[in-house]
Amino acid sequence: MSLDQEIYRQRRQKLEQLRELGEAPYPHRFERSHALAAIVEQYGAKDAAALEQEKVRVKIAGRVLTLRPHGKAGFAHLQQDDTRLQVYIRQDAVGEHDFAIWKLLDLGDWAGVEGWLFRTRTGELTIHAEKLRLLAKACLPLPEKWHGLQDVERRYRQRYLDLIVNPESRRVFRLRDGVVRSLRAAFHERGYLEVETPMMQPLAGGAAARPFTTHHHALDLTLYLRIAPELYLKRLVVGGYERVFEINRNFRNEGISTRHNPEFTMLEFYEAGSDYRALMEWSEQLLARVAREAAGGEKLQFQGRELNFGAWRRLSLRQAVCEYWPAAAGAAPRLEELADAAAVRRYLDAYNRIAAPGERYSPIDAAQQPSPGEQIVALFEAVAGDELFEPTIIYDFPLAVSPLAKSKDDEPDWVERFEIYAGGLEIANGYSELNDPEEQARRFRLQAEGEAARVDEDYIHALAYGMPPTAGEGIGIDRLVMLLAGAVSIRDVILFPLLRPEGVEREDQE
RNA sequence: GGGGCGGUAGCUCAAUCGGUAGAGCAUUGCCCUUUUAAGGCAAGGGUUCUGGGUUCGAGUCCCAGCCGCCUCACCA
Repeated sequence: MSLDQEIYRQRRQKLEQLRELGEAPYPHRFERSHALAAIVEQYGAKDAAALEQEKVRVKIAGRVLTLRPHGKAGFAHLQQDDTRLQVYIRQDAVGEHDFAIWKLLDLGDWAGVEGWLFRTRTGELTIHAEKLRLLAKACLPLPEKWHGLQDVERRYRQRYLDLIVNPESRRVFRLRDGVVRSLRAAFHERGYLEVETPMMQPLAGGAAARPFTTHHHALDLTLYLRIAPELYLKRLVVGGYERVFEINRNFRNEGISTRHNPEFTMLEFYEAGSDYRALMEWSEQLLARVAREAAGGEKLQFQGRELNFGAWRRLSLRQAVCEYWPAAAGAAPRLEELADAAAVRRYLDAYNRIAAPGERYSPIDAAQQPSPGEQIVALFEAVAGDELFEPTIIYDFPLAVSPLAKSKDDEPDWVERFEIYAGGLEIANGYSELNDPEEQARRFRLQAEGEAARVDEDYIHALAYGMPPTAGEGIGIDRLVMLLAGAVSIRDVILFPLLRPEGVEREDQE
């Protein structure tokens, strides 16, 4: 018998002993007078004399995280949410019956305690117990109290254990709640309507990513999990909701990495009457606000460096290519050269001469990036993307990679689009929305050329009813939380990241 | 999918050149009425991820597989 099984057996046995004491092993309810946090907040500052005089009575519940028995007395720490509070129990105060329950307690059990507040000799706020109940037994042992749970795989697979013993994990998900809360407040204050659009779509549009496929039996219909909510949200703008936002999951059937989880949370929003310039302004304010409200300030530590959401840089995509051009690849391009296809190709070749797989600069396959626009974007991502640590807005993108964005008035091959980078992560993407149905149809057809992709005719149809000038943006919530929480992996900010299941036969062996 | 690294007691980690698999916490028993990584005495606990191979002998070396981490590729 393994130790785990042995402990399980022993602890079930203790439940039997509890029954013999006349106690229900899993009582139905236990009313509390205070949350532990409320006790610390209200009485944490009172000294021993004041507590002695008031003799505050409390009834609380928590998970037993430490046990220090001392013969006919003992101490325990109970944890509830993010708060730990000490309990002092002695046989002459609780009586033999409740003291027998105390002796049956194990680390991890849920206990209910009634008593009064005092301070110990060492000054710690403590509940002097008068009644004790077992509320739920931990039949399996918790990870070690001092080191916590270190094994990253188990932290993800058994997140509940991680949350019990690693306060840092609880901090991250509380911060995540704060981020979403702050964002919602900001959008509602700005007159936005929160909506929910389909996650199961007959056509997966709004981004260029491989979708997950599923099937509806009654309709005998192939459906796709959405890769973006964009085309539905803009239908709502056509419908007359001038400001809409959605915070929800997108699903992309692609590789997994420290920055990519197959399902991730995206905030997308659209406002009529705006253009990309207005959204750049608002985005800077919005992210600074979220940093203040959810992370305690605009200045944060990320990867050992200061990240300041109050200090923004802005440069065009073409400027970024010139500015971050690696010296080893020769003279950096001049801005005006990037208007010339042959020049762009020369710089791409110059770049590839210093690039090597696995190195800082990895090669760019020109065949996969046939147009000058795609080549410039590939160069940008290769030379600048990872370098953009300070919060930076990169604006003006090639039309070739932006089928849903409106062209610039003075440069038809470029669009009014921007991306936001921080900590080396791409966290947002926004643009002035293309609202000419014929131009949109032309771009869809261009995009679908040679591919099996179908065109979302209903979206074109919707635009034909007239969408006012509109700007829209998407912000990756997981990555934003990473920055604000100082997390190095996206899996540290997602409660249950996707892992390969253990001990399950794989379905499609290749 | 490619490359690199890792998987040892319930947890956190050791194990020298290939030579009897250990420690702390946890667990069990006894003592202990202000401790806090409580303490004291004693005890139990191992398919070293899985399967092969080399060897007198494998946690250690070799091969294959599983799972994870990092990285590259993929990724508007």
